[in-house]
Amino acid sequence: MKKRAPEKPARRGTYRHGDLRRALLEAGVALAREGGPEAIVLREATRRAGVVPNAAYRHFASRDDLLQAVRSAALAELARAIEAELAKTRRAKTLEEDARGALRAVGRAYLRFALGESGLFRTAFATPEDLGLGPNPARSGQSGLNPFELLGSALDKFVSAGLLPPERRPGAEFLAWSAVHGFAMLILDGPLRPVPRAQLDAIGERVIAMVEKGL
Amino acid sequence: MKKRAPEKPARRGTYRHGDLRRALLEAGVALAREGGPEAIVLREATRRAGVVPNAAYRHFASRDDLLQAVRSAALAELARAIEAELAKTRRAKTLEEDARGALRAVGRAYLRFALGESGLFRTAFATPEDLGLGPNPARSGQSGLNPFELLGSALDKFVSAGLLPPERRPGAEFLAWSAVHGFAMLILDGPLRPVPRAQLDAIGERVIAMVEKGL
DNA sequence: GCGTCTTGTGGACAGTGTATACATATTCGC
DNA sequence: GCGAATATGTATACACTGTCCACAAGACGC
Repeated sequence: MKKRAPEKPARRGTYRHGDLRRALLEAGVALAREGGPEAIVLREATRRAGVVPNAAYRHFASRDDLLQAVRSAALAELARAIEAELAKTRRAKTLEEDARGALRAVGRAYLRFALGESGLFRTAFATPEDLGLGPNPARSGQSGLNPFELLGSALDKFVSAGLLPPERRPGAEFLAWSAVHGFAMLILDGPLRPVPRAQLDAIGERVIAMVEKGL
Repeated sequence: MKKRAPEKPARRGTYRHGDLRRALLEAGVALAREGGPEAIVLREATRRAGVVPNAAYRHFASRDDLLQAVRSAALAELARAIEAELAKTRRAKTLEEDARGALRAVGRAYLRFALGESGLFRTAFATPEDLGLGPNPARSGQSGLNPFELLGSALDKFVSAGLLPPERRPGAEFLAWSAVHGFAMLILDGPLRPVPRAQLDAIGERVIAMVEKGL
């Protein structure tokens, strides 16, 4: 027994965790879901993973690094929610109907996610500390699997249906995205808070309609 | 009741500060201007005011309380920026010209403030801890001195000019506000970051145009 | 088998928000 | 006027955070 280290610390089974990185990431996502970006605190994540605080630094360079990983996961979940909504609205007779249906589906899913998973949503758009470093998680990712591109293909249908002049297509994502995103943010950040939920949904529909008409 | 003469600021012997609340508030605003809401740390504010950390608790119930005060100040500054821009665009021949000019002035001032004073802007819309408590700083304030009402009066002109059906006037602030606010947020939070500034301005104009057309 | 690399541990430090107890300047009741 | 009450700032302390460093325990290549 060369062990001079007193094993008084309750050894929690396996020294090696197996996949600590994933465990920390999942803990971070759970925290974000419950309380937004500021709720994701490194020590709590390690606590939930049953590991000592510093162990996190073997997998993430800093708290902000973990934050960014959670951010990407949150964006992916948003994209999945949008895709699911799109999948439910496939049948359409005319090109125009198809295009309008797709855009409205994206908008509705976006707003529903923002309100229903506000913690994750706010995390997905948390201001990063390291500005402009690495690929932008909101716009990268495999094709069709991020909110930006999903919105883009809906707008492509608008062009195909003759509802949007091709010369106005570039940058159109930003217009549509701005309107819906801003609406969500105004709700979450307070300015629209005293407005009751039912009325909120109605205004949301009008926001989407504004986009359709004003693009 | 003798007014304290502020001839010697930060003098060691001056036990009474004079107007510590204002000093803390100003320090908080300065911090927010430099680094956004998360940069406003209570201890640093007291340090700048030349006072011990706990002194802040005689004037603010918590860090979040100070945060909310700074938030109100930031919103007031935004309102002032909008008013200044409006004052520069008073001459218009037709009602329509006047209405469009006002709306565009509000939008432009809003976006310029968001980009130029990003720290204050982000602070103005920081998610509050205490949800739905007290009057909403973004919508209260003396008449005409908050962004919400300034935008509202611009929209009233739209109705007067016959550009917006009266039945669609209620809630129209939310549509316009959402679009411009969302655009600002997408820039500040990263998703639009790789886009160069000049192109950003162009898209901003298109966002405002979308609002005009789609309301 | 052994040496090396990876991953988790233990302990420490500075910095934060905040509570409690204390001290002093200002104000107020008489 | 003057003493007490109150308002305001100080001193000390605590729990909590992110992060650094040295070290140990398992895994792995040879």
